[in-house]
Amino acid sequence: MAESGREQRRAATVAEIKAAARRLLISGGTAAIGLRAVARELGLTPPALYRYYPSHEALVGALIADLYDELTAALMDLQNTDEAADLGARLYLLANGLRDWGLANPAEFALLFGTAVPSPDAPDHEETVGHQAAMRFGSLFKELVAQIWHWQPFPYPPDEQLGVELVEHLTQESEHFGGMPAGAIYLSLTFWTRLYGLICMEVFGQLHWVLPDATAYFEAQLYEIGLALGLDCPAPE
Amino acid sequence: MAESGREQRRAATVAEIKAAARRLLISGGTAAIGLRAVARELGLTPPALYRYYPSHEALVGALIADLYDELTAALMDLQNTDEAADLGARLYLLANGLRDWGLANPAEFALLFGTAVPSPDAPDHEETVGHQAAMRFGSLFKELVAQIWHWQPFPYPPDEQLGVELVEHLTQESEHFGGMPAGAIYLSLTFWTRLYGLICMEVFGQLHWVLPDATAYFEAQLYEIGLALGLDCPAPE
DNA sequence: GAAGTAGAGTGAACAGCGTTAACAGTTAAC
DNA sequence: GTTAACTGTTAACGCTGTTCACTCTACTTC
Repeated sequence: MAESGREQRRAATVAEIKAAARRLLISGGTAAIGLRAVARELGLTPPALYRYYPSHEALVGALIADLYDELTAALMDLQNTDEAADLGARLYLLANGLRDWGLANPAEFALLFGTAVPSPDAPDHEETVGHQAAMRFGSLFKELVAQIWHWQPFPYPPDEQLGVELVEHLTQESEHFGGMPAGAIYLSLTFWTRLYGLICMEVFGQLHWVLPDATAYFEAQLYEIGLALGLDCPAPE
Repeated sequence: MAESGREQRRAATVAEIKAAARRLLISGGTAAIGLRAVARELGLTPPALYRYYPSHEALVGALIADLYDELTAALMDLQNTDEAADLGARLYLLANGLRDWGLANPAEFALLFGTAVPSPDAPDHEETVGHQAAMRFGSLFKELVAQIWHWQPFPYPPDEQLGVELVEHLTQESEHFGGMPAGAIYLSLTFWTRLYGLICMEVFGQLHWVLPDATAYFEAQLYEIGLALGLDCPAPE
């Protein structure tokens, strides 16, 4: 119900707009997603797009949210295909899946993760659809790590080694990590930090100067950072 | 000689242009470095800038090269102030110096290291002044690591652990690392990868959602990745 | 020292951009 | 069947990077 002919048509147009925007993104990079260019792609005049988005920024924001959701769904699917896979294997699936998605869709990856702008000029940034989608994406990792912890707790550094300040910060995040202790959160954060940095550098070509193909390096690193979480699945041959 | 009044005046104007561009960068981010905005800042008309740079892109490129050189010089100074510091301590100075520079100059840092665009559309990218300055910056790290290796060789993973493919890639870079073996280059690359990723994430605010102040986390991580290179300087209290 | 020339800057203009306003045609609702 | 909402258009504004033709100044050369 409520799917009257007009609403249906509108939803289709919105989808076409985002599809055109994505096409432009892929072929010409982030800067190519022009409002006029999108309109041209659909055979419309530029002002027509304002019936669907209040600004160019909102249009790009909607595309960002869509891409986050697509990535999140793809990673969830990947984990659920191997029902038999244990939680550790799922983390490797997630890590490899994120990398593969980034390498397969570098333009989209750059839009999502390239220079998230430390602009404090937008105080309502938290309410952006893109930001919310990013949070949903981040939860994927946090929840899986928490599950791994409760399934097979891994050894973690004692509080004294981390220092009081860091322990205090990490403990505040404990509720988001299923009540894990500071040291375990520290290891999880290390995992995410290393994985994220590694993938960004590879996708953005900042590893080319030393490694034309970073696949082997990535696998070695992934194995290494998985060890810290008590995982020992895919040894590099 | 050859520093006639006209050339002197020209050099001064070039400096003013880049200073104005940097001012705009700081106050309004990368997108604020407009050609017209720079001209406005100097009290000139836009076409006048074309006497100094062939395009807006070239102007920004010159600024990028300048910033790389400034950063490189700052890090070299930092290392040379403590003449007594051993090579290991210098690496920590370099790492902390890079982080401090990024936190103190986030806009400049974003211009240099934010989304280096995996665009294969510019085949002559290698000849850019910015690219050359980036290489000089990269040499800082490579040379220091090679010095550390020859000063105090650290244990490194055997070739069998890395896999033949990765060893082959790393060995090709051996000449740039003072003849270090593959495993030692691997550890050095790991150091750089983790350091770079960590600083980028902190400066770009991608750690805020879990750590409002990442100082303690950075110090713990730096200590950790220094251990792999046989360094054991600044234990976190 | 006068003539010639290269450099530095201006004003007008072009194509492209995001955006707004006023206006038409179609489609759903009461 | 009349109204109202929705979708689209045309025209225009101010902004951007860039080019062209022009002027004026300062240095070079004879």
